[in-house]
Amino acid sequence: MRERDAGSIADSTGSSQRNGLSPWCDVCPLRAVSAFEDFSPEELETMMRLKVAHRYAARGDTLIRCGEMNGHLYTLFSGWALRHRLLPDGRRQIIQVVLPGDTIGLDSLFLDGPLYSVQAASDVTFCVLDARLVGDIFGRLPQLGRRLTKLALVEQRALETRLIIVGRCSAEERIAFVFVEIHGQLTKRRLINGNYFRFPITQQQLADFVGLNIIHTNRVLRRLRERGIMTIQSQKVRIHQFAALRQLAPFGANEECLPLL
Amino acid sequence: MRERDAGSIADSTGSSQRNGLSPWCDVCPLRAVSAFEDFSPEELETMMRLKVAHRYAARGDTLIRCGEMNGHLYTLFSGWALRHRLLPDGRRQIIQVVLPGDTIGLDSLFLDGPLYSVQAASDVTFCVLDARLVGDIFGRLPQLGRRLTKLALVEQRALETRLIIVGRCSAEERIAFVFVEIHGQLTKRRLINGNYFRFPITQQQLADFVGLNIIHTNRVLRRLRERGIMTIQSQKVRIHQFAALRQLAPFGANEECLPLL
DNA sequence: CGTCCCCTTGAGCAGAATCAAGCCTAGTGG
DNA sequence: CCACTAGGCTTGATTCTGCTCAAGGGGACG
Repeated sequence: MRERDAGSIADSTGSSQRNGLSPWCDVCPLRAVSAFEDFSPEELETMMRLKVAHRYAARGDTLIRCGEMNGHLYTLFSGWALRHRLLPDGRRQIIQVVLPGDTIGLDSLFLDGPLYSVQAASDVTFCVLDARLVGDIFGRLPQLGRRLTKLALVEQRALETRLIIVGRCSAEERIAFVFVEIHGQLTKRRLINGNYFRFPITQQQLADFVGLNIIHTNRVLRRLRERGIMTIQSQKVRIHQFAALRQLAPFGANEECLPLL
Repeated sequence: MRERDAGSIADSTGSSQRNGLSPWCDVCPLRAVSAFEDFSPEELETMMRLKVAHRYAARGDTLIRCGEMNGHLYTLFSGWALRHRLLPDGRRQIIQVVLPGDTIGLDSLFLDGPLYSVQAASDVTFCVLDARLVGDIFGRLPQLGRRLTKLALVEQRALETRLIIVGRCSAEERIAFVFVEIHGQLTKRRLINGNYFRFPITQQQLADFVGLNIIHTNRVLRRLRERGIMTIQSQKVRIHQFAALRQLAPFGANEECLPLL
C-alpha cells in the first residue's frame, strides 16, 4: 500500500493545458473530443455554426437544473460533471458521470424540461450549442441526425448496464465495475494512459452513483485498499492490480456480457 | 379484501378480439397503436412499406436474442414482453416491460448486436419492420427520423426513472411504483379503463424487474394484499385503493419528480 | 395421477443502512 | 502564524431490510 505521490499524473479532466481562466476564446476545439473526431468537414462546420458559447463553470455549479427548459445542448470539454435525479424527499441517484467528450441535453431537443440536473464535479469547460437549431439538422444533414440518434442509443445502452449493476450486483461488484468502466472510458478517449488518474468524485457522490450509502461505500473502498487492489488518495485513483479489479466486476468495460443462452 | 372474480376484465394485452391464431393478414393495424396515432398519411405509408411481417409468438418464446443481429425492428401489437439482460453467472435484470405499442430494437439500427434479449411474457403479436430500410428514413423523411429519435429519448427517460427506483427506493416503494406506472401506461394507451387488468408477469419476473428476490417480492405483495391495497390473482391485478398505492410509490406515473431545487 | 410451474410461508443469516463520533486537510481570517 | 471552520474521510456499534435455505401447496395439463 505504498504511495508515491510524486510522478506525473494523467489529468483525466481532459485539458492538459488548463492554467487559470481558460484560453478558450472563439474556437471550440470540438474536434479534439471523441464524439466529433470522425466528422466530415461539412458536419463539423455545421456543428460550429450551432455553437452559442464556450463556457466555464466551477466545481459545484449547476449546469442544467431539473425542470428548466433552456434550449441548449452541452458538450463537456474538460472536467467531470454529474447528471442526477432527485426523489421528492431528497434521495439522489446519479444517472451518469459525464466525462470530457460527452454530450448532454439531447433530450431537450424533443422533450420538455429535463427531469435531471447536471452539476460540475470539478471545474469544467464546455461547449454550448443551440438546441433549436440542432432540430433543423435532421432535415438538412441527415447523416448528422443519425449521429445524434446513435449518441442517444449508446447512452441508453450504458444506462441499461448501470441498471443491471445497481439492480443485481453486490456492493463490491458495483464499486469495482465503476472503476473498471471509468478507467476504460478515459483510456478510450485518450485522456489517460496507465492506471493512475484524477478522480474528482467524492465518496458520497460515488455512493449516489452505485446506489449505496456513503459509509458502506467507504468500507468497500477500504477493503479494496487493504487487499492492495486500488487506492484513492486526494482525488487520485491508482489501480494497483487491474486484473484483480476486473475480476471483481461482473463484467469488464465494453465487453459487456454477450452470449450465455 | 373481498374478491369478485366475475365481472368483465379489461384485457390489458391489447387485442380485444384475439381469438385463436390471429386475424392479421397483410394489414398491420399500426395506427391503432399509440406510437403511430398521429402519423401523417405519408409517414404511415412509409412505415407500412418497411413492414416485413406481422408475427405471432407464444408465451416464453424469445423474440430477440442477446448478441444476435437480426436487422429488424419490432412493434408490439398485443401481449406483453420482457426485455432483459443477463450477467455471466445468470443473474437477470429486466430492463423494460414491453407493452402493446412499444417499439423495440431501435438500437439495431445503429449499433451491433443487442446486449439484451426479449421474451414474450404472454402470447404476443407484433409487427416486424426492416431496420436496414428504416435507416433511409432519416434522409427521406426527416420528420419520421425525428420521431424515432424522440422514441429513443422517451425510453431513455423511463430507464432513468427505473434506475433511481432500483438504486434508491425500498422494496415496497419499488413494487408500488411498478403498478402505478404500468397502470398509468395501460390507461394512457386506452388498453384498460379502471383498476382491474390482466398482468401476465410472474413474481419471479417482477422481482427481476425491480431488483429484488422472488421471496421478498412475494412478501411485499402479501403485505399490500393484507392492507387491502391491491391483489394479484391468477394473472389479474385489482387495485383496491389507488390513492394508497400511489402514496407508497416515491412518485406517480408521468408526474415524475420535478421541482425541488 | 404425476409433473411442472408458480405461489406461499417459516427460520435464520448477512449485507447494507443507520447512528454516533472522531480525524484530516485546505481554506479563512484574525 | 495560528486558531477556527467546513467538507470530506474513517471507524465502531447496532439495527434491519432483504437474501438464502428449506419445505409445502395448488392449479393446469398431459
